Amino acid sequence: MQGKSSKTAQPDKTTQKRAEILAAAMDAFAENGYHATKISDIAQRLGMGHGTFYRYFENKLDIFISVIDLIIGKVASIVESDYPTATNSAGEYHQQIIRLGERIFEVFREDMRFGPILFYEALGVDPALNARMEALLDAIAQATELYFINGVKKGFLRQDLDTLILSKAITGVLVAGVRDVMSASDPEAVTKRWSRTIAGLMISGMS
Amino acid sequence: MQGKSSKTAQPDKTTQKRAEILAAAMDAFAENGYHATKISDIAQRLGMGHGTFYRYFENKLDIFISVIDLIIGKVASIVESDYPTATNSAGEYHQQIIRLGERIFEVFREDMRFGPILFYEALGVDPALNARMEALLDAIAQATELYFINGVKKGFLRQDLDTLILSKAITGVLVAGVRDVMSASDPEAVTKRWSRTIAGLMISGMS
Amino acid sequence: MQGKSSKTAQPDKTTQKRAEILAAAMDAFAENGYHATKISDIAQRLGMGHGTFYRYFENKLDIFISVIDLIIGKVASIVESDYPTATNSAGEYHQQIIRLGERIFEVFREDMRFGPILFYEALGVDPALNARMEALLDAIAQATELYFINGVKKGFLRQDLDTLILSKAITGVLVAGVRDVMSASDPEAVTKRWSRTIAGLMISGMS
Amino acid sequence: MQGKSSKTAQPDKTTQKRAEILAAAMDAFAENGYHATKISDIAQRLGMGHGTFYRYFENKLDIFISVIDLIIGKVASIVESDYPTATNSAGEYHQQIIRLGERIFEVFREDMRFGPILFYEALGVDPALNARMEALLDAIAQATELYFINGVKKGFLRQDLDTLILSKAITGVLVAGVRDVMSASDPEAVTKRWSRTIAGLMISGMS
DNA sequence: AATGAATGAGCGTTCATTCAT
DNA sequence: TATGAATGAACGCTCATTCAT
Repeated sequence: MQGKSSKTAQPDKTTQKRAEILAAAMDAFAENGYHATKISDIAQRLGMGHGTFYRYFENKLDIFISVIDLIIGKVASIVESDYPTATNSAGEYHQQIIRLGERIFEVFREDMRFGPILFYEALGVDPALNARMEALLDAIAQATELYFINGVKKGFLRQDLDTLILSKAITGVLVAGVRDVMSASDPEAVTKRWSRTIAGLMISGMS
Repeated sequence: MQGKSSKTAQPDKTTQKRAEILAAAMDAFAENGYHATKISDIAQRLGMGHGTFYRYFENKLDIFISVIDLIIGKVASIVESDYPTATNSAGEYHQQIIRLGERIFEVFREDMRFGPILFYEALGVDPALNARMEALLDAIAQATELYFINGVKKGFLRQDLDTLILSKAITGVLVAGVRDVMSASDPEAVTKRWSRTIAGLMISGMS
Repeated sequence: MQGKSSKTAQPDKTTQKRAEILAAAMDAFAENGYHATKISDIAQRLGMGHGTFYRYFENKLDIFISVIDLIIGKVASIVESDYPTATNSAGEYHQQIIRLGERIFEVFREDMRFGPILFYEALGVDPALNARMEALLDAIAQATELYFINGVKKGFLRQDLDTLILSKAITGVLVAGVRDVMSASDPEAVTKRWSRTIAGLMISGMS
Repeated sequence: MQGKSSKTAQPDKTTQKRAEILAAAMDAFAENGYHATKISDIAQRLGMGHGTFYRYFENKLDIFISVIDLIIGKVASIVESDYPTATNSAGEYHQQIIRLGERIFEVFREDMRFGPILFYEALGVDPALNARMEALLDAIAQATELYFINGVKKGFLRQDLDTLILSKAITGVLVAGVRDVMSASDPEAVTKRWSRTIAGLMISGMS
């Protein structure tokens, strides 16, 4: 039904090869970092000539940005897909917030390369990438702030909350949590502890 | 008196020169990052030959580690110097915690190079440095935990607090705060907002 | 009738395709020079795959030589087709010489790619090509010398003429003229001035 | 008397090394051409590391331009140093012109690398170099034209001379002569023949 | 016959490090 | 002790050429 109609090689093939290279690059970057990874390393992982790399990516920075964007995209899609819906009880409200955090944790637990790349390798490589990282954190913070603004309106939260700062603070907590979970020997259990702690902190502080 | 005593050299002179080079290196690393900074750049800032560099530091990584250690040391000294003293009232107790945070903020505001170097350039350069960063965060977290353990004992804080996770979470908040303040146009005002927000969050959560 | 006669293929088709590729290559070489022209550039101008190129030409140097040969051939055919015929008057004789020059000018004016390729790109690519260029200039010179030898015999020209050197000198004038005309804003007018100047120089020198 | 006063290495040393490298580069370019010459080839000729090259020249094109400029400079200095002085007889006048030509011949005979580099390798490498070559030829032509203008004024030459075109034509003759002499087995004798032929052509044409 | 994906030789350039002075 | 000239390992990237389809 599809046939070999297209004149230029099937775009599927190209797309798939790009994906393969991207995957190999992620492995390499996660293991050795941006600067210590050579294009030929990536090629070697796939058993292909290193010249082939340049048929699919502009240059080394290009593929690194692609890797970062892929990771950021995954996280961002979680964040963006989870808008604060109307809730009637404080309990329901808190659950929403907790679920958002847990989903973000999940993304990083699902692919253990994400953490190292995003938290160790992405920074200091290129100003544009630094900006992209900031943008991601801002996006998470903004999404979180929506919940807080909503909560203040509904009366679930204190009226004098500095929602902007608070959202950034919570984002910082999330980042710390993800990093901690990544390096834990029993990630699942640690994730639970973080969830509970975050919930407790947000709901009633430490008192 | 001066004569040929040069064999042992004046350790002061050596120490001072090291400090000068370190300072120049900090400027360079803060401005351009680790990989984009050349040894000759550092030497040039001091008007000295770049061969001289190697009389005071082993190699490039050596001085970068020294820079990082210097920064980490400043932060750590703040943290370590501020043991939780006996307090009798919850108010006094909270003030202690807030003051710790403010002092850390101060370190980064006093020297604007610390932030960029620590948060953007220090990572992804060398595994040993990554570990050192983790260690710093751990140290801050551990110090903070002391407060929490103390608070739990004294009865100021909830008995079911997961002090370990909580301390890491608060450390994450601190990091987020420092980063935010560093990039703010009015750092002083923003610092205030962070202080209040952190205090509020810790004392009574968001409710 | 068509059937499986493909083994011998239509030589016409092959010849025509070769010509097309050659034309595209000339454009490319004239615009960007030999080293800056990629095989894929040539293919792209024809909308064909660059692998196809190798079905019609051995390699990059092969087609460049073909281009040069084509140009040289055009010039040489002019030169060779114009043998010094018997002339009875000095006037007729001079006209012959002038006409030869004008025809050569014409070849380069007709196809503006010839000049840049022959005078800027052909040299320094390959020893064999350098030799071919020399051969062309020699051929022109030799043809010209025939006129001079003829003129000496007939008594139109000085008996002590060094016809070999003179023919090379006149060839040099021609080359200079072609280059000058190529870059002139009003080629036609400039051509006229060259014709007159060459004629004057040859007939009576500068006195 | 000079001492080792200068802080940075003697500029003499640097200048000399630059000259050495330039000389080696000239050899290499003359033998193999621009594109076939590798930086490491040049370094190897001097028994030095190829990294050293970059302490003295920006890059490959830089040194090639330097080589070309050196050659052009030699030729240009000949041309510029030889202004048409006041002459009273036509004989004296013609001698001046002939001497100019002979001096140019001499430059290329003195250093046999000049010809191949200037006439074969300099073109088609870089637009800027093409322009420089044109400029050189223009300079020679302009200098020559001064003689002609002077000759016309003094009445030695025809009043209707197209001095501009004529100067370019004579420059073309010179170039052809230099090329011919370069490849001759007995350059000295051939040079003589060219001198006489050029003189004859200019004085009385071929008649 | 036509294609274009794959290849890898090849080269320019950088810069941390050494060491003779 | 200070210097900076010299070094060469290292790597990103290009593109002519091949060949399976």
